[in-house]
Amino acid sequence: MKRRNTPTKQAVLDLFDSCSSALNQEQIETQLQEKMDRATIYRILNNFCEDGVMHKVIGDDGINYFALCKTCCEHTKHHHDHFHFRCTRCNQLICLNEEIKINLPEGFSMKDCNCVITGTCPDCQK
Amino acid sequence: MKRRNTPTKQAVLDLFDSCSSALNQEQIETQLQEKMDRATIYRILNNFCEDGVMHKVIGDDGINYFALCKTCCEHTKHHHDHFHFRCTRCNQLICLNEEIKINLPEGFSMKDCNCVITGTCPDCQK
DNA sequence: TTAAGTGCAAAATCTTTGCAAATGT
DNA sequence: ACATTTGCAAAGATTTTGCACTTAA
Repeated sequence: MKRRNTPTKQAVLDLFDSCSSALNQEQIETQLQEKMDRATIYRILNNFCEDGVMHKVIGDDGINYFALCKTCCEHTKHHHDHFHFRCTRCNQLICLNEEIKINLPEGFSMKDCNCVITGTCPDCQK
Repeated sequence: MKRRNTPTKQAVLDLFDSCSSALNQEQIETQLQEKMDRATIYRILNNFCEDGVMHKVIGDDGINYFALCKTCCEHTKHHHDHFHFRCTRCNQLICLNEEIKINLPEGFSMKDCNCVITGTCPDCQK
């Protein structure tokens, strides 16, 4: 399926570009200038994930957060095996640079990971 | 609020005792001998979490898994900062012994964590 | 022109809540 | 007795789907 460029998608991308943290559907919907349908946002986000533009993290709050693959991925190789941090006060979810290192027991093979640390972020610490 | 001992709760505990992996609502409901209401199961599980008998892990599939705090916690101190592994074939979620070690950047403070590795488990590897 | 994208409403999932009836202590 | 537990139904919350209409290429 060939993707097309639309103002809607661009608006979503621009929002993520201007924002350092991952965002969930609600955050996107409220931060966008123009009102946009829920279903459309989900479809755009899911397409971006399929295309490798974004990756999805499920928070400890059970909500899906999406983040651009810019800071953590190279052009050639995606690696999403980093920790995420969710501040329970401001509800921001941030991609940490720290890679996940784990020695799996015999017989287990790792394909993916979803690791979220919760606590308070520097801004909310004060 | 004082807890009471009921056959229902005991059945849930027995199920977890006979099972090495974490379980979600659906798995519990189908594995229990006697049919039991969804809401009741959720209430029991949530109470157990409050009481420190179990801990809850949200899987990368967005579903809540519950695990007894026996293998990973001491009587005096709970520590749930270990990795979990979800097999994408058999859908089992297993508590790994490996503790999570992370160097958080300046200003962040950690309260909790929810880390799930996905892949295939030894049984499904064959 | 025509396949891809959008908006709206409805459905699908998983979880929680309200309330009356049943039960443990 | 009486506060806790249970079962049922209904409500909530988040995400997906169906379908007709619009739009990019």
